[in-house]
Amino acid sequence: MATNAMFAEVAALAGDPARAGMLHALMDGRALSASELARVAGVTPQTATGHLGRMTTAGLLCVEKQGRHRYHRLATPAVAQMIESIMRVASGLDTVRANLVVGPRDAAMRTARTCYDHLAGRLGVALADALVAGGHAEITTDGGMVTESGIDLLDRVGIDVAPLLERRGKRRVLCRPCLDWSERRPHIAGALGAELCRQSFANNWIRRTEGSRAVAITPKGFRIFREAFGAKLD
Amino acid sequence: MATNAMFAEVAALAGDPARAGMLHALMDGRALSASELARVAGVTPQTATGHLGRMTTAGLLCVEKQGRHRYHRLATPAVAQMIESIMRVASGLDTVRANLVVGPRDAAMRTARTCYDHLAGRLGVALADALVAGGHAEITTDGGMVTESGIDLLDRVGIDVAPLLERRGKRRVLCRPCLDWSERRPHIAGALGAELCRQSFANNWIRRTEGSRAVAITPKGFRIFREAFGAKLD
DNA sequence: AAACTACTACGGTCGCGGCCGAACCATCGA
DNA sequence: TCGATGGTTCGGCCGCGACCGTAGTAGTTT
Repeated sequence: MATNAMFAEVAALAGDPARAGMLHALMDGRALSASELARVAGVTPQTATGHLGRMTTAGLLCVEKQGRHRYHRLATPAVAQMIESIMRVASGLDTVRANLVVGPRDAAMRTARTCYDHLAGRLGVALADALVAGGHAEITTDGGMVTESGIDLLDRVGIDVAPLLERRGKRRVLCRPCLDWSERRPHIAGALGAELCRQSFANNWIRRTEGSRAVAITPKGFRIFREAFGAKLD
Repeated sequence: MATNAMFAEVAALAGDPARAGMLHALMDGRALSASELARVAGVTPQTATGHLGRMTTAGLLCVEKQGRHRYHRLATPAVAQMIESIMRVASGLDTVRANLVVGPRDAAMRTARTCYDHLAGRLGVALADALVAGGHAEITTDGGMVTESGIDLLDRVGIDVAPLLERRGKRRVLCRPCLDWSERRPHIAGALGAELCRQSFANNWIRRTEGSRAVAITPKGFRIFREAFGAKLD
């Protein structure tokens, strides 16, 4: 069974502290340079290069050259999901629910940040809560879906769900729960989560903060999230 | 960020070939003894003990003493999902789709087996295909759901979906796609998958084969799967 | 052209951890 | 009480791999 060796290989790659740090840093879906990743991992660039090379050949990462920079990012959404699932087990949610203060200590990060291709942090959780509370979506541990009223709501704020539905070939299953790191609560990932994030950037509801996964909510976004979505933002 | 260390710890545990073999063996959801696990991992009992102890304290496994035997099994469904997601990345489905002959070489295993708490192998895939083809269910990479006609169908064969719906508090999202190892195709896991498996055992549609994850399809089950579900079994 | 930066390749050190042999504990059957 | 079996603990061996220093290669700037 050759797959067993491959399995161990992949898991072992994620099992080194330095590489784990890099993978975490890449969870916002952006591509980072080798030296940035070296810094977050706390190793020298030459060590980082070795790690990045191994993860790339294993199919965890992919690179794009741009001038004298080489940007690395997660190769596929499957990799991001794998990291999520490992985080879920590592957080020990199902066993000892320790009330530790964990997650990004940066306040901005706690408020709102990107998680691979969707929104996380208090904003992500608040949006998920609001959609569920308003009957616009339903979320279980296995998956989630958008209701008719949810489709209407998204349509009103300028997010057309139809192309997502088309592309999926099916009808209404659009979202995937993703356990938030700091809040320990599920938020909305999947096709809907990605589109929601994309549109939020496009409509200037949120803005990237330089050099961080954290995002800032603009006044306009604040209003939209609160009034249209009914999200409880403090 | 203490969680980074925990993440690496968990991933590293899964990243050792011997432990990976044990985890795979436990994917059928049953509890196995230490010596059985030592055998599948290809190590001596004392080495296995060390591995099992580490995985248990890390929350990956849990043990139940029974006389002089100590049975080990996956601690939570989250662990099983983590293993699945790692397998998915390791199989490299998204990158190089190598046409290797992989998976359990045992013919019985290929035909039908349990995967943590649901059905896998050709039977699992065939059932998933049949449900989708008949318009009884819809499956995407993010999740799946049962349609009204699917609920009717399940009801006819004696599987009451209502309690699952109740327990979930929501309406129709019941199944989770799980990539099959040998077939490289999604099949039905999640709440529905577990219940389907449970009922198949209860109704004697399938039977465990001694000392293996493989299950045998009974004549009665053969008829039910073919006629009621419309599954294409050879 | 040289100077500078981002990144990579190579060689050597060193410590962690997987592995087994041997001895030790616990449970079951007489 | 005594062996037999399943399981664990201890101690020591050994190899893999993470790490960095040094040196080398592309690309950018002046």
